[in-house]
Amino acid sequence: MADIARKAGVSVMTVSKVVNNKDDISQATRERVQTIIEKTGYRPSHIARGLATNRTGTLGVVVPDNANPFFSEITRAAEHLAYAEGYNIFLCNTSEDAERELTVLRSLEEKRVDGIILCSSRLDDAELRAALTGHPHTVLVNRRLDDHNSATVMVDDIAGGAATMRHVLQAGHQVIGMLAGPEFSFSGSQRLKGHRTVLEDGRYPLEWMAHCSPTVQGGYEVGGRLLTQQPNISALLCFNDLVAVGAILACKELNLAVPQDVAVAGYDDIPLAALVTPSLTTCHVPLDETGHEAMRLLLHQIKDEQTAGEISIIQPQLVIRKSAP
Amino acid sequence: MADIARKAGVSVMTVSKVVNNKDDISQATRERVQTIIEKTGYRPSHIARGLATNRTGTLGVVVPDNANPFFSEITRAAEHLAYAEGYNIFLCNTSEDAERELTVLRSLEEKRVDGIILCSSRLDDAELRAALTGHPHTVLVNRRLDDHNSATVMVDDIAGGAATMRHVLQAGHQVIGMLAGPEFSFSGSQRLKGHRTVLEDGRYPLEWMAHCSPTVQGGYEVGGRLLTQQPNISALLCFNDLVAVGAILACKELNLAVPQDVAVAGYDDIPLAALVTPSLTTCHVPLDETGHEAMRLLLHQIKDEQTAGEISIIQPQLVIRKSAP
DNA sequence: CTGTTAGCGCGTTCAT
DNA sequence: ATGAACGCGCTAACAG
Repeated sequence: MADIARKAGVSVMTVSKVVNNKDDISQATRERVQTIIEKTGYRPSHIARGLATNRTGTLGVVVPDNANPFFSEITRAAEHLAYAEGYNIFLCNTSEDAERELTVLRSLEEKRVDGIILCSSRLDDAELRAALTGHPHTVLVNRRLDDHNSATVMVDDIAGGAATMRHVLQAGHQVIGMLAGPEFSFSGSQRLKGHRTVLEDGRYPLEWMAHCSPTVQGGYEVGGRLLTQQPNISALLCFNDLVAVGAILACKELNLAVPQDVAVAGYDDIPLAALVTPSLTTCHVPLDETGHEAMRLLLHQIKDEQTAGEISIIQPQLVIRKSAP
Repeated sequence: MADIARKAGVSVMTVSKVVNNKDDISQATRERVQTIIEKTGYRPSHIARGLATNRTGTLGVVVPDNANPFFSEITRAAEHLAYAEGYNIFLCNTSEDAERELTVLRSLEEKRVDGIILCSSRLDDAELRAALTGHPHTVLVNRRLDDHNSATVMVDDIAGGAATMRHVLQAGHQVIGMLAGPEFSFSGSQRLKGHRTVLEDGRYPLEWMAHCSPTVQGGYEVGGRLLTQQPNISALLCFNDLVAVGAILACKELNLAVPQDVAVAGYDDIPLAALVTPSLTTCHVPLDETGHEAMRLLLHQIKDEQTAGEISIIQPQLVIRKSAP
């Protein structure tokens, strides 16, 4: 910047004002300085600026796994909005590892990001609270933390779970199995709760329910076992679409036709869902909207210094395809 | 840091040395300072450090679309390695837009990243060259730029294209259609070139080839048209797996059984490929290895100040499944 | 082993 | 409309 100043015959201050579009600069010098800047290929150092202003123009997005379509969609939407507002984002994977989650949160703190979006934190309340102090602005996605000033975006999985259960009940199914995903999953428990709300007696037979890892493999293994043990199951509600795909594979192996013998429903509506055979009836989670909303809340929080713990609920929507008509 | 120094009764310099694990500090003071640091929750400012050292500990990863599994896999592998080495990464989407690509490259420059990985750049040679000056270290993925000191990682799509063509020829197919993807795609042209190398006369009838957008929709529409116009096509080589899925849908609609009437091969081996029906014969591109290799080259370049334009070729591998046995 | 001096590149404040 | 002085939090290079 000193270079520019010298070449333009002005002070660094003047250059700074030109770069930042301050209005107390004469048109003449402004243009002269601009020209030199472009000719030189000068790039103002946002890092020096950050030191001076205490704002870095960077945000952190922390997800379990950015290659999981669930999070990559969210990340994309968030990055898109951030870009429009002139922010850059640090992308951090936790790999479902609490230790690593703590580490990246700390490193983002050291990088002095202006705020973070944290998806599906695996930390317990105390750890999370501790890891978040030091971060001026935070948005939590798919995770509640009471008495904390971070904003929150939640997918209404109770409503989604209710919708899938209602659908299979209306189709006349009586014995409805559930592949409920990981035992510790918050989303999983919400979806189960949703299933229950539409049952007459508010409960379901536990022997029709089984936990499984949230993968094709998990759905295949546990689904096969469940269908063998409870042969009169005629509909299967799955934790997510991958589990549903696994369950369908298991059905094929057991010579059960989907949906004639067993109807299968997924959850999330990842791109894959429409493309498998039979195409998946599933609950569409608007990830795009989720990511956009999270970033919107974060920017709003940064701009207005508003620290109210806003909370935004995203509504999923049942999509009826061929696996459970 | 001044706080810490005061509380510990030492100079800021001593604190700095403790933080940076310098070895000319007595065990006693080191521990005393450490204790205070932990009690205080002090976080060294990497941004101030960056100003002083001219190194930020941050890298940029620029991709067309981080929600595309192709790039999200690469990004994950790159981030994984970067994390292990203590770097944070800025993730930037270009949305296939040259303007935006230029913008993010500039903003990364302003953020003073230590290096960047740029995937599938849409810029022409001159633009790219210009956008890269100012970046101390760069790695290009799936893009050549001659006479430039950036490292390069390329997938050997000629070999991959040859492998798929060889496979269907050996299966006895005579009339082999090609859904070649976007006309301007570098990868696409390489794959076509690969197909050609294993043909006897080194060429293929143009009427069996059609360009299409690299999506399910593209494969479905153009695939349907091609099969209608050239009914004796018995095998279809597709630009990527999504196109292949679209082509399979088109076959179903035309009452052509896959693979009995028409064999279909994809490319990339995205997670979807094994899960559709019939499962896709495709060419596996080791994205994980690609991303890892790109980051390895970048870190190596940073560490050794080595500016040789290293180039690393990743070999894809044919995976035979049911769509083209 | 520890502290002092100087400066990284910029923005804020207040004069001119 | 322009500029000088100062400080942001840290480290490199020495000095003690």
